[in-house]
Amino acid sequence: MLVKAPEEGTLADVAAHRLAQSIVTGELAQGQKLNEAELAERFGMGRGPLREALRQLEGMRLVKRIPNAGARVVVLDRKTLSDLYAVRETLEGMACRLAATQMTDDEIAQLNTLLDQHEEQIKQQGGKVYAQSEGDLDFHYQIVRGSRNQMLMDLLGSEQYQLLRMCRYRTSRNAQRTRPALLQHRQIVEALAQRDGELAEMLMRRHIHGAWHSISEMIDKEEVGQASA
Amino acid sequence: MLVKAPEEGTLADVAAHRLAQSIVTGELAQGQKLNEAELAERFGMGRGPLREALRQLEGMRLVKRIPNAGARVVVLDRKTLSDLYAVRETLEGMACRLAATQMTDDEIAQLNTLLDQHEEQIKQQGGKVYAQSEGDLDFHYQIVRGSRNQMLMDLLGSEQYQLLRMCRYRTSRNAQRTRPALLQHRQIVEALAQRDGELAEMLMRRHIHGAWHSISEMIDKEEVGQASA
DNA sequence: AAAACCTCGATTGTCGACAAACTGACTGAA
DNA sequence: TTCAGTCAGTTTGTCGACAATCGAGGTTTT
Repeated sequence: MLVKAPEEGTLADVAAHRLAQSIVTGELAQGQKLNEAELAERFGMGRGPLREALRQLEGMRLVKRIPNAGARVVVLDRKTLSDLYAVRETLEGMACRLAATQMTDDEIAQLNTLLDQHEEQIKQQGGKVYAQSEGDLDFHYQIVRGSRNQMLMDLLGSEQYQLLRMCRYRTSRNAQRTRPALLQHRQIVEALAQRDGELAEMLMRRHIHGAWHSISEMIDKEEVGQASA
Repeated sequence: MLVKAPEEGTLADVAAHRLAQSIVTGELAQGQKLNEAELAERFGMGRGPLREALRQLEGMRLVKRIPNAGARVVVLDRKTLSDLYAVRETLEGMACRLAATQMTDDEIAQLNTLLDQHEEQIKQQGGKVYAQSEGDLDFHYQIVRGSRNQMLMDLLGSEQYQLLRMCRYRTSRNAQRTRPALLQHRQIVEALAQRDGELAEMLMRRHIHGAWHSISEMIDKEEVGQASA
C-alpha cells in the first residue's frame, strides 16, 4: 500500500489524508486558499479537527499557514522543485549506499520482482504512465526502507514523498523517460545485489539528477504547475 | 536570534514554542506523557490551541502521538541519534558544498567573526559550555543558510535543529571537545573562503562524524538521555 | 490461583458558539 | 483623481461542554 490507511482513527487524521490527496492530485490548485468552514462542511466534520489537519499538513510542507490569514496550498515553483530534487539526490544516494549493506537478499530479489511488474505495465500500455509513476516512487521508497535509517524513512517517506507525488502528477504526462528510468532502476538493483554501495549511490544520484533535468526542461517549455485547473 | 520570536501570533504557536523549549531543555522528560488538560491549564489557554500545538510538535518529531492515547515526548535512544547524525552528516556536508559557491565574501567574513566570539567565550570560561554549544548550532545554521537551499534550511533548521538541541542539552557537559571543534570550524571557513566546496564538504562531514563519535562514547559510559530528571 | 470480564474514572476527540482579526468597499476630503 | 479613514461582512482564533474511548482496578468464574 502506497498511501497510508485511508480511514484512520481521528477525524483530523482522515481530514489530513483526504486533503493531502486533493492537494497532490491538483484537485486543490497550488496557492489556493483553504477555507476552514467550507472544508469542514465538505468533510462533514467540525472546524476543530480540520484545523488540526491543517497544522499537520503544514508539517508536511503541503500547505503554508499565515496567522490570522488562513492556509494556502503550497506553490511548487522552479526554485522549490530544484531545491527538492537536490536534497533528494543527496538523501536517496545516501539511502542507496546504506541499503547496499543493509538489505537482505530477499528484499533485493523483491525489488527485481517489482521492476518486472513495472516492465509489464509499460509493455501493456504506454499511455497510462501514472501507474508506473507511483510505482516508481514505490521502488524508491523500498530502497529507502532498506537503508534501515528511520530518520531517512521519515524524511523521504512522509514529507518529501508527498511533494514528489504532487510534482509527478503534473509531469507524468511525458512518457518518454519511463524506459530509460526502468533501465537505471535495474542497474541500481544490480549494484545493490553486488553489495556495491558506492556504485549504487552514484547510479541513484545520476538517476535523480536525470529526472530533474527532464522535469526542468518541461517546466521551461510549458510553465507546468503554475497555471492549472 | 536562535530561537524564533517567543511570542508569536496565535496561542497554538506560542504553546508549540514553549513546549518545544521545555522538551529540549529536558524540563519535560523523554517519554513523558503529555496531558492536554494539564498543559492547557499551565499555559492558561484552552485545549484547542494546545492540541494544535501538539500536532505541530509531532511534525517536528519532538512528540509522538497515538490516537486515543495522547502524546508523549519523543525518546532519543541510541539508534535514533545514530540515524540523526548520519543524516545530518550527509545534509550538512551538502550544505557546505553549496555554501562554498553561494555565500558572499561578507557572509564568510561574518562566520570568522562568529568564531572569534566563540573563542573568546571559551577563553573566558571553560565551564559554561552550553553557550558555545548553542553558538555551535548557530555556526552550522549560518552555513546551511549560505547554501541558499530553502528545503535544506527547513530540514536542518526547523526540525532536526530541535532534536539536535535536545541532544546537546544532555551531552553538553563534557567540554573537552569544544577546542578541537573550534579548530575544525576554522578549517571549514577557510575552505569556504577558498571556494573549495569538496574540501568544505569533507571537513564538515568529518566534523560531524567526530561529534557523533564523541557523543556515542558518552552514551556508552553513562546512559545519557535515558534516565533524566 | 490465574484468567477473563465488567465497571468506573480519567483522558481524548468533537462540536457549536462567541470573540478577535482581517478584507474589501464605500465615503469623504485634499 | 487619489488617498486616508471608516465600517460592515467574512474568516480565523478561542473557549466551554458533551460524547467516545481507553486504562485500571476489582470482581467473578474456571
